[in-house]
Amino acid sequence: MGEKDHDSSSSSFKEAAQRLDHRGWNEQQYLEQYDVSEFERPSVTADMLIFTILDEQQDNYRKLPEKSLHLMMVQRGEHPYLGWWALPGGFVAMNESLDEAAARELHSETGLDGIYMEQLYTWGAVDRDPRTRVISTAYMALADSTRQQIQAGDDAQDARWFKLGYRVLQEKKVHIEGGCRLERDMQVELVHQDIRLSGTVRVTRTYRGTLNGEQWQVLSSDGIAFDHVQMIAYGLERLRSKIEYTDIAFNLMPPLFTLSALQQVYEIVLGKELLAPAFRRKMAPRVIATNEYTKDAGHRPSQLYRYRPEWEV
Amino acid sequence: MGEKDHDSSSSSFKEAAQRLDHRGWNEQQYLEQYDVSEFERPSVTADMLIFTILDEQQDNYRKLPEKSLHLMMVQRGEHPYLGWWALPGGFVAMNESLDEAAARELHSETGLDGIYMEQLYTWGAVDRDPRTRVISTAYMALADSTRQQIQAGDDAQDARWFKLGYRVLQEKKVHIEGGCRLERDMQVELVHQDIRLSGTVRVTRTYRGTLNGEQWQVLSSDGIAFDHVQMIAYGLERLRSKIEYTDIAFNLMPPLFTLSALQQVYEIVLGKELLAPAFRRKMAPRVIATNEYTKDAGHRPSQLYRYRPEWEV
DNA sequence: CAAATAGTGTCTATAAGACAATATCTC
DNA sequence: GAGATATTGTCTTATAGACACTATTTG
Repeated sequence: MGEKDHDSSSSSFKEAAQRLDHRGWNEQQYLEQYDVSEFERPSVTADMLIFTILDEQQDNYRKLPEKSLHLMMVQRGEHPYLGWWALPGGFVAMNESLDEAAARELHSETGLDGIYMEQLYTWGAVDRDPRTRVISTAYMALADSTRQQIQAGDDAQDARWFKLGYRVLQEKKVHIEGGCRLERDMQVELVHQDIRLSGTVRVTRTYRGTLNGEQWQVLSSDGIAFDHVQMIAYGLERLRSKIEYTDIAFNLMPPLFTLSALQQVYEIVLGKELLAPAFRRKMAPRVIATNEYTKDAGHRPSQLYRYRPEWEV
Repeated sequence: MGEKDHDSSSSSFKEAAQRLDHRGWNEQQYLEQYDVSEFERPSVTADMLIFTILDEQQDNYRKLPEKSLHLMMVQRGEHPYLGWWALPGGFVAMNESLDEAAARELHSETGLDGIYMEQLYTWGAVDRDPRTRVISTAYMALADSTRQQIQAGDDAQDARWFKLGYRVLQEKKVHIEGGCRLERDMQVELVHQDIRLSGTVRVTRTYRGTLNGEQWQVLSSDGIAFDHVQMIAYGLERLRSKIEYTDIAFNLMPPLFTLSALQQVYEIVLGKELLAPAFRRKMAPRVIATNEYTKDAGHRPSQLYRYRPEWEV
């Protein structure tokens, strides 16, 4: 899961360690006098965006169940943001890597292990957290809803699946000297039963000649703790763009699925309808047909497929 | 440059701050007793990959100057890795954001400001740094070589431009229970005059059904400090993939350039030759022709173009 | 049979790859 | 004219979009 170990067993590294610095110390002497408490340090947390696709209840027996994207949120039992909802996450311990901390959070909230996980972004504004300086690395995990543990998480403590919706509120182009600024406001909405959370994020891209960089900021947040709205918005963007050029979507599918269900997942994430023939053509090399079919569907049954991993090709 | 501010001026946030927690405290009371030194904290650094394209000297007056990708490295004057070369970088201060720290490093090493910068990845293995626990966020910046400051950096203190080469050493597929593991070893080589640094990185992708995640590790490092080899390899991968679907390459170009020079840059980054007609067709909507031409070239002069920013379309 | 989804065929438009051919400069 | 790069034209191939049409199940 992206853990980056380091092997420093190079022959000439030992040589570098024997060299003397400007105080005449070799590396060992330097490390012995190194004062860890010399500088004030920030806290570091790992926060987890856990996405899954869940079915909505459906009254018409003929229609396919509508699916939607869900995100795991945890209600805060402590200050700050007491009672508000936050992404599962916590401080990185000194004896665990960043990835291990993220995996730990994932496991403790959902019971899941070994599912798809990737690092998203590290948020480092000075006053992100009222307690103290906190730098947070956001991760994204994708779970397939049929996993046993997923359902279990639902009635555990304060973790809940929220139905996730988003839309672009406005796009604005501001001309500045030597270029322009593009602002896009994006609204995120989270719903679990009668709990409704929302927030707005502004992404500003500054162009001077070429793109210089982008800046994210929280415009408003209702019930979503810290700057987690922008982590969610950022994660959604990553998911949307990666579903177009990777096989990431199959991590949201059970082992056997219909092509219609797969198309639904693409449509939900991309937020637009796709044409079935083109979709099937594009997916053909990525799936393997089985001899099984859905049944009792109220309409023509559908063939079940499984994923053909890239490495099997 | 990706700074993520937070505005918590929501009406119901004030309400949350007045709520009492399990000890009967409101937020203010909680914050007053919050002990910052309760937990041991890691250090955080921001490290900068600064890429540029530089010309090689050329003896044949008729041929175009060969270009190549260069990366800024700094020689370490302190333990650990004394005398080895590292990416420009340093500890994040308590009163600056992560992005500000990265921009500060960029400026102090090259004198550059306001150029393209993006966050790459955060490296969080436990023993990355022999001094203490250090978590490092890597950034990538792109500079166009004609900038005045770039040349200046070259004779400043211990910062140098290294010509950057890379190649895939081997790709291996290992079958494991329930899936497979794909290992790819990549070699990075840095050359400045008679200084030659190199290192090898292994990227392991584990598949169990679908892709679970990828793991990076340093196999060897000769003259490159810490785990900076893998930061470089990661940055190269990001640059290579983003040049295909964004306009990122124009950040490496001067304001006026020929299509051949632009093509050279694409070829260097992608590590393969491109067909000129297809390349020109694809670039046509992204550039604007000027009335200027190159001259004294020893061959047919070439028309100069400038970038047409996305937002102008 | 109606309702609903599953799945196929095909025409068109657009983009990418390959390569030949022509243009224009300097020494 | 030779050598080098610049630039255009065109044929082929692959892919994506649009839409009509056929197939199969259940109440």
